[in-house]
Amino acid sequence: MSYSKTKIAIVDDHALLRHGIQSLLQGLDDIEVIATASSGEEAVTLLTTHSPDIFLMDIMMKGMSGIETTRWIKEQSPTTRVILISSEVNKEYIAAGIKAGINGYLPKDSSREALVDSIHTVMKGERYFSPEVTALVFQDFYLKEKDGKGLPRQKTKVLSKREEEVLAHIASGKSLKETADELFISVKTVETHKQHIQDKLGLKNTALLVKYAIDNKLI
Amino acid sequence: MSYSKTKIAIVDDHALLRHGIQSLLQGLDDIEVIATASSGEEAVTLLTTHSPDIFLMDIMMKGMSGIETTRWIKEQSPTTRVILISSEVNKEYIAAGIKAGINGYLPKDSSREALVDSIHTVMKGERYFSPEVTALVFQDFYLKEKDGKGLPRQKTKVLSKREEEVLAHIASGKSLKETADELFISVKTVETHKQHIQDKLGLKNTALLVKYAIDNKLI
DNA sequence: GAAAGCATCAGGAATTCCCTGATGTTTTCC
DNA sequence: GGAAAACATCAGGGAATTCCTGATGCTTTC
Repeated sequence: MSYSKTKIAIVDDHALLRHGIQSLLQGLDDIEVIATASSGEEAVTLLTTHSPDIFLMDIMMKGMSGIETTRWIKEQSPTTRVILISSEVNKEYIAAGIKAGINGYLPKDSSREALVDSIHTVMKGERYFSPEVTALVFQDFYLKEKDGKGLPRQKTKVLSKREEEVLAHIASGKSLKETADELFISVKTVETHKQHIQDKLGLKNTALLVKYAIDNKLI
Repeated sequence: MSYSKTKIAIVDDHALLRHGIQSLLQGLDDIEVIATASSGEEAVTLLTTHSPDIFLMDIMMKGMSGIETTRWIKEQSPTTRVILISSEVNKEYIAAGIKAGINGYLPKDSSREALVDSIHTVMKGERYFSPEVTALVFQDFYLKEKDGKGLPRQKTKVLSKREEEVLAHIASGKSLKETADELFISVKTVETHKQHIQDKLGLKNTALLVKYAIDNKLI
């Protein structure tokens, strides 16, 4: 029987991880890495030039994030599968990912077996989530149902485009004034954005904000 | 001629990267990955149980950092080689690494060739630094020599004990008030310390101060 | 034993922080 | 398709911090 291998594209801004995953997938008879990209922007191009079956993509990337890129991909080609790779199992990322239409979510500390499993699973049209992710989602589901609509719903924790810009400026050491000038808005608006960011992420002050930005590779 | 392969241990808290590097090193006739560890603590154990020739170790790890672990390893066994892997080419990391006695420094976006090259180089007893790292270090050297003794000497960049305490507090997100209370001094004194720190290190504001603290693993 | 650094504190003006509140637009959801 | 939520923009005002200068006593260093 003649069939073609599953075509994989790997997207990550770290070459070593990119090549590492590629190596892990070598020698398998039904999987083939046909392309790699170092950014979301490149990935979008890859979609038309190589039409992979599955994108294995880091969620945290400079420039377009994995989530944004997924939205792009799904808009252009809803049947293309996307598996996001993340270094942390984070409720908000998972939620944003599901909303963007991902087919799988894989922690970075997964085994080769889990990686291959995830590819096989999403190729069958199913979704793949690691046990940790599943546990987290189910626990969250349980908690939400338990206290129902009585308690105030948790606010969104996904930053808007503008908020991310402001965050990047401030965390890079720009003052509010400098940030305002560079973004052509008033200082007051920058203040508000900064406040919203801190509220959304639960960060008490600038120091913690910078720490967050660094931890999440936003600068 | 009978000779043994170079024994490599890989240390990284991300399994995917760990296995990725391992895959990249497979099939080489003079290199063998004999062990992997997911933390600095494990690496120290590995040293006695497996006595590898070279540690390939991520600089950024939860718990013991790559630098700290290197110090440990070099104390126990000075002939064991250590190559640090970092996602960014950072002056302070490199300096701290050299001080700790690393044999090589490899950016995460290196090619497979560079990886293998680094292993061969350090096994010859030489140090391996990527072109970017070399460029950075030489530029720094040049700048230091250029302005000699004619210009006002750069102020000391060594923080006092107290200043480091204050820095750690502030960079961890403590307010001036909180810091003052915990150190049993007035807010004004904390302000002064903070100012001195910024002056010494040439940091314009809190954001840059936090970045410095994180870059230098002071928190 | 003078000079430099260290640790402590103060005054005061500029800036930032943090809260509330507002308006118009866009997105999302049922 | 219309209500609700999120987004982007701005303002007022009190509190906190930043960023200068300057001061005092104590320790370290050459």
